[in-house]
Amino acid sequence: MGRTPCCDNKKDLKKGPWSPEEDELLLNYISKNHGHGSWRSLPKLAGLQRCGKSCRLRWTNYLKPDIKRGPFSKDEEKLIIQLHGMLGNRWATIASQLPGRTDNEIKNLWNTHLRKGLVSMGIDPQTHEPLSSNCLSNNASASAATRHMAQWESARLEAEARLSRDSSLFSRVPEKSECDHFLRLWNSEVGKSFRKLSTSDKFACQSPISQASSSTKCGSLSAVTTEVGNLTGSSTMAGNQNEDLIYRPFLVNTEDVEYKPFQFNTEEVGYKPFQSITEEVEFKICQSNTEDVMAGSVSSCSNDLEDSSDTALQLLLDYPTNDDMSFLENNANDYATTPAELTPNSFICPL
DNA sequence: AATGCACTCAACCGCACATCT
DNA sequence: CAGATGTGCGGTTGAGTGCAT
Repeated sequence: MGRTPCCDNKKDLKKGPWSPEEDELLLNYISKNHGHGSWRSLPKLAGLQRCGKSCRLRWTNYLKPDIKRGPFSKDEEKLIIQLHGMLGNRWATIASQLPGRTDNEIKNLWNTHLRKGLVSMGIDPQTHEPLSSNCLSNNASASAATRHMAQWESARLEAEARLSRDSSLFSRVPEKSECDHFLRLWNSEVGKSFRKLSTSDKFACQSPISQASSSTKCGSLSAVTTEVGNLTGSSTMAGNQNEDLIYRPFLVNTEDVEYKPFQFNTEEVGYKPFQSITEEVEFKICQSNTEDVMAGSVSSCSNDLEDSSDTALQLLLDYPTNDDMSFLENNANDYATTPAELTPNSFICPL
């Protein structure tokens, strides 16, 4: 469609850095009017020689009272890397998970610090895969979105595995309060973004799973995970020819889920266990519907599901057990961990 | 002290999507 | 329904700053 930029033909508008006076004018206007209203008309009403776009940017990136200034903490940096691994350059979505931080700030941090850090570790900052890896070239055709999706699914599945391990080892009953983190994440911008990705991504449409489950209302996840563990490794999802593979990440109407805590041999829990686990996983999924995902009340889910979600979040947000993020300390040379140990799987799946 | 270079980050630009008319 | 308008997003730029030579 296209449209003319809001301030192209207004040559008298000021550009460049904002003066304290301009900041004050903008702040005063917004506080007096309990909001910015229409950005286009704001400059005139506020007495600013700026275009509305410039005002909005100044407000959202600098003047908004809830903006957290100052350097990023280690935890924030870790979270950004993890989220970038799953979401790619969706700065706004990433920013939504870091209260007080703006997308611009995060983007700058990424471009100036984090990306270089990953490169110095031999990790491709776009794919989060080792730069020199053979599988990288094999997977060259796989979209970043596919990899991100695979990481999500991998994390979720490993969370389930961990849940199962934990429950069988410790019979731990989770606190209610710690159950819904993943659901919150899922219902947040991150999950929303991912759902968009999973429904729009070509891979998702072409995958045997989605084809199968789009034509079948009910399916079993028992085979779901078989290849997922390899997704970030040497195989691609699109290349999976396993007819039994049913891959429909997250496309579950929780109200219709009958979730049985799966049981498996805990000795098999490790890095490989998905093939083993999944043979014993049983849950029945009816009426997969992307838009309905997690839309149902959380309370309708069993505790097991919630616990799984909690664990998934932990896996998503936990760092490798060695927690070796020394490049954040500005010295990549001190980095002892080899790139191979720092594949996305190890980032999100510290089993 | 002067110069050059690298780095940071605020701001701009163009595009895409949502909403309005 | 089509076009206009508003807004958000991601990529890029360039002024300011600090450090090395």
